[in-house]
Amino acid sequence: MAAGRQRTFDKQQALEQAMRVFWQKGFVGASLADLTQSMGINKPSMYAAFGNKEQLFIQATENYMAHYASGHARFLQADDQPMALRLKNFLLSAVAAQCGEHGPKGCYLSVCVSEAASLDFPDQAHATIEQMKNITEELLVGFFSQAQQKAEISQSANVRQLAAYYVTLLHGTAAMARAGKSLAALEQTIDLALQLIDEGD
Amino acid sequence: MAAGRQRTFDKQQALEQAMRVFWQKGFVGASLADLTQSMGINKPSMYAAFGNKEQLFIQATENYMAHYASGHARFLQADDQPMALRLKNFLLSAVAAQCGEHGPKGCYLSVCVSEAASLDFPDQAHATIEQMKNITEELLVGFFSQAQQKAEISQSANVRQLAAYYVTLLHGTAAMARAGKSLAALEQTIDLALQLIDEGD
DNA sequence: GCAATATTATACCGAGCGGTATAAAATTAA
DNA sequence: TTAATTTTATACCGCTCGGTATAATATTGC
Repeated sequence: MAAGRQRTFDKQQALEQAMRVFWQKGFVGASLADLTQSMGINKPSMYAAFGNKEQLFIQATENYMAHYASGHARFLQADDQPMALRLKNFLLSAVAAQCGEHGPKGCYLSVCVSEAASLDFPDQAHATIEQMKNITEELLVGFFSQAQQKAEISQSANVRQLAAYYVTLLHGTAAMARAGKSLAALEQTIDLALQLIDEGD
Repeated sequence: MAAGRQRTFDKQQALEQAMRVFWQKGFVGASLADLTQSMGINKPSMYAAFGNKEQLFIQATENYMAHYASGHARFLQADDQPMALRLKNFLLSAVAAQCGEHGPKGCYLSVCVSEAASLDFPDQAHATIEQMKNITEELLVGFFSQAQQKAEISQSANVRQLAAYYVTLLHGTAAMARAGKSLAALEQTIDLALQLIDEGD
């Protein structure tokens, strides 16, 4: 076993708290005092465990993707259900999360993408956001392509266009959730948007 | 005429530049150095003309609403055109602006609403954002109500729900525009979203 | 010209920022 | 027990933040 005093905090638990602070306040808005206080540690411990603020942000972002964002995808893969229902459950799961089910209101990635566009954003952090911001659209492209192969949607449908449409909608609901809209209201918006699949070509 | 040295800069022009900085960087991200440099003045001149950073932000926000956001509404009021076309032109005008036609990419209000949710946002600035964030939805409620009276849409349609849907969509396109999506791609998303009106009940 | 007034530019203030030096405390290997 | 090692806590660093005191510069009414 490694010599030396052993750390008295759980690294994963501290990362989770840092993620929540970034989620609420963004990268620039989250000060080291905010972060370390929520993490329950002091600054040297943070620097020893995570490197610096930017590296902490990158790891918090990866933690968000791995433990929060990716959880909704399983609804798309429920092969026993009709395609429209799978899509609906995916969207509703995402919107419920945006309304604060398991974290701050809004979407972590939406907040960061908006902030990362404002230049003077650190390079590696910017690259991390750049890498992750397209994942959901690609996920939906795959979903609609598969549905098209199974003839669940029209052969003439533009799958990328459909994917872009629902990703855009989710960024919209994230903004509305952050602004305080209720989950019930956003679910109605989702229902409306699903008419494109139920009734469209 | 008031005695004393007269100011050597145009107040409206300086406000316009401040608005662009807040648009790009948000309230916390925009430093006084950023602001005064873009405005072409120094700090005491800014404080004499606008009060402080928060008051400058409030006036910049009002300037945005008066000279940028409100410009799209005229497309809704073109009474000689069919309702679907008026809505389409409104949405396309807004999306073109989001793609950087006359300012930074994204929507000034979307950025601020996201930031204002993060607490420790100054009180008066928060109240200003709170007051403005519902204006577009109310505008669209009026638009759809009028269309319903003229029997341009179904009597059973939920007007507020429709308005909320298109506002949500616009917040979504704003996020996508800020993330770098092209105007052409976003126009396709708008076309898709307009099927709700062309084909729906 | 002469006060009075308003704007300009410079230089500065306390506070908070991200980050770190230092030394005490705790743990392991020997 | 001792030496080596790692984490802890405190105190501090240089820098930038929002905001301002001060004094020079214009401009007005008289």
